[in-house]
Amino acid sequence: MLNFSEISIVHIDDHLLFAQGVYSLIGNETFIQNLVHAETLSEGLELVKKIQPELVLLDYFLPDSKGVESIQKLRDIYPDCRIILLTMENNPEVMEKCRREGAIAYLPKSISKKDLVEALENAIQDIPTFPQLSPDPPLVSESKSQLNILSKREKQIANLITKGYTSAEIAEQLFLSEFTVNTHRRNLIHKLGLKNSAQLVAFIENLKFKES
Amino acid sequence: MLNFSEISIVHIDDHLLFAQGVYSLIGNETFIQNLVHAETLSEGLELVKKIQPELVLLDYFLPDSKGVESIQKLRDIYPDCRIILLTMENNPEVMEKCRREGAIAYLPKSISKKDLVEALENAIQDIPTFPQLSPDPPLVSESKSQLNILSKREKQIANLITKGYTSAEIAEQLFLSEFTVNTHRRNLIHKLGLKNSAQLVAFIENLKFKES
DNA sequence: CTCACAATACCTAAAAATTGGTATTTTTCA
DNA sequence: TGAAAAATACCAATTTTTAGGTATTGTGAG
Repeated sequence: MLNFSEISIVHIDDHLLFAQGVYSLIGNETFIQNLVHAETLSEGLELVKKIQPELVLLDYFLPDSKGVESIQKLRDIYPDCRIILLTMENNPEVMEKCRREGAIAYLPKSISKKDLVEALENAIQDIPTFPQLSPDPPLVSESKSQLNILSKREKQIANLITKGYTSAEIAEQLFLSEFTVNTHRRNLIHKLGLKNSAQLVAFIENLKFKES
Repeated sequence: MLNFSEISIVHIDDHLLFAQGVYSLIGNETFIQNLVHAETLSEGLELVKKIQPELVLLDYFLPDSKGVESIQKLRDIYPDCRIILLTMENNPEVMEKCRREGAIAYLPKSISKKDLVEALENAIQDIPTFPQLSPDPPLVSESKSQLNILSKREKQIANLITKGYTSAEIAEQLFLSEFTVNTHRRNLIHKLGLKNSAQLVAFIENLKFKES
């Protein structure tokens, strides 16, 4: 059995039900003294400043902050806390980025209670947890003939644009420079003979239906 | 207080932690007799066949099945169960699709415990729950009702945005001030719960397809 | 009649997209 | 092994969109 004093945890996640679920699952663990929840990063930052928790559980996308920025901001105000990502993004590149920013663990929300508790216990002892992830399947299948003039990367970026991500957000997700994403964006519009991103989205959406 | 006999629920979701969270949140509700969990659709189908539950809680994306296919397969083996989507996809188009396939509710995972229990209670009484849509939805032409929250002018401008016109161009065509067009653009995005014009275009294009 | 909503318009600041370049590295394949 | 294509990255200037407001006028339903 492990022997460490009781700890405090701040959980920052805008998915209320998930947060409540986490709370009722691990809230009773003996080593946890205090588990508080915040919906936004700014809310979370205040809690962290006040409580100075040993652990922070952090969702990757938050309404007021995204991705590694959240890690940096947490580090800025309280460098001693161990940051555990707890997120839907099962992207190895994203995970790698988080590791570089100093997170101590990166856990998919599909984790079991047992593994979660284990990762928490490890984190307290400064043992990192970075599982092997299988990357997401490509969002655009190769069969969409009209898209075949586009490269793989271009298709990927076209889809993210369609979902409403900005170039900066896409760059972050794909671990690219924003310049690169904008170059791809330009090439996409040009290759398809379109005028702007609105037409690009309309074009892609139409293809999805025609071939479904 | 509602008065219905105790019910069985099958929850199909590959996010274990979330499932466990749901279980510990609502497992003690008096009206729930039995709450069992499956990680995959095929596993879930067997449970449904065996248990014949009143409710099925269903994640939209599963390792062995995705989206509306899961709904269809559930219907195939046990048409009487009420299917409640419980998913990260807070996408109006996806929700619409699920409603058409006969789901009785579509709940984001960010839902609170209170709202979840409410939706479950409603579902048992065959009252659907589709957030951000009209409370008692007509069974015909729902897609129109989604556009009906928009005013005439807003629809008109939404269509022009979809065609790739800029605000300035739209203003010129409609003899409006560019300020006005931008105000409409803002209201459109806000009314439909979207993030930006790219999502607006995707939304409108989807609706067009559904009506054809 | 009045109250809510639609439609219009204005302002500013900031963020994002677009345009028009260039240029290096990496990958693919003939 | 070369050449082509793809992917990456950078710079600067401009346009467009987004976000925070406010405010006036018209219009239809209760």
